Amino acid sequence: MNAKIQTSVPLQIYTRLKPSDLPISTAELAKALIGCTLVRETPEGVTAGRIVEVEAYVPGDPASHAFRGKTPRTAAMFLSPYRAYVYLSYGTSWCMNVSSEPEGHGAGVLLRALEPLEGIPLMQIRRGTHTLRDLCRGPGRLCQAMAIDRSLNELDLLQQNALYLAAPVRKTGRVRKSKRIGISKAPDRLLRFYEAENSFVSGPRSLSP
DNA sequence: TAGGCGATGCTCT
DNA sequence: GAGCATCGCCTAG
Repeated sequence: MNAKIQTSVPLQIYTRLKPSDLPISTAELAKALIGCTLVRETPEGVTAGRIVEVEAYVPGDPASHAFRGKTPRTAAMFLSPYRAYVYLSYGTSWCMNVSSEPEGHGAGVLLRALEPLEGIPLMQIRRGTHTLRDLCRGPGRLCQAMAIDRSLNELDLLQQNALYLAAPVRKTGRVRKSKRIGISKAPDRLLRFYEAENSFVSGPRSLSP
């Protein structure tokens, strides 16, 4: 294997998103995030990927962790917009949301899949696989590949260097919506958004309405 | 490639 | 103690 040398600075210049680039509305933010770049900088190197699949968990949504009110775990969902909400799912996998409503409202956008852009050898080491398609396909895999864990909970995704959102690196394809994956409450709401015909999208494609 | 299934351990009631 | 916004492995087509 001819692994590339990792650097601690991005190989590509990413244009950070500003608050004025993004809507403050959960479903609108979910759509807007498709095609944007998520960048992670660690001492081991930089990893980055295009966001290709998300799910919106809107205020008053029974499927949302915030539905029952603020708890120590879900506090990040109640912060100002564009903060990271990182939680452990099924005791095995970290999952990451972006807070999406004004402070105190409790909502978020779950990142479900990325298309790897940079730091692929590092992602392969973290994931223990060389299969490109499986590096960031699924919310738990995405967090493992990007080294996202609870230490990044409540991080401001527009202000910090460790993890931040950046502008798309290329034109975003058609965005489609469908039912959300793996939930038992409000399963019929069309709040999953993904880039059509992108092979890095997770879940069954038959969920499309 | 798609679908089924069991392991997993944290969170909340 | 029950539920769960998942994953990896296995099998079938």
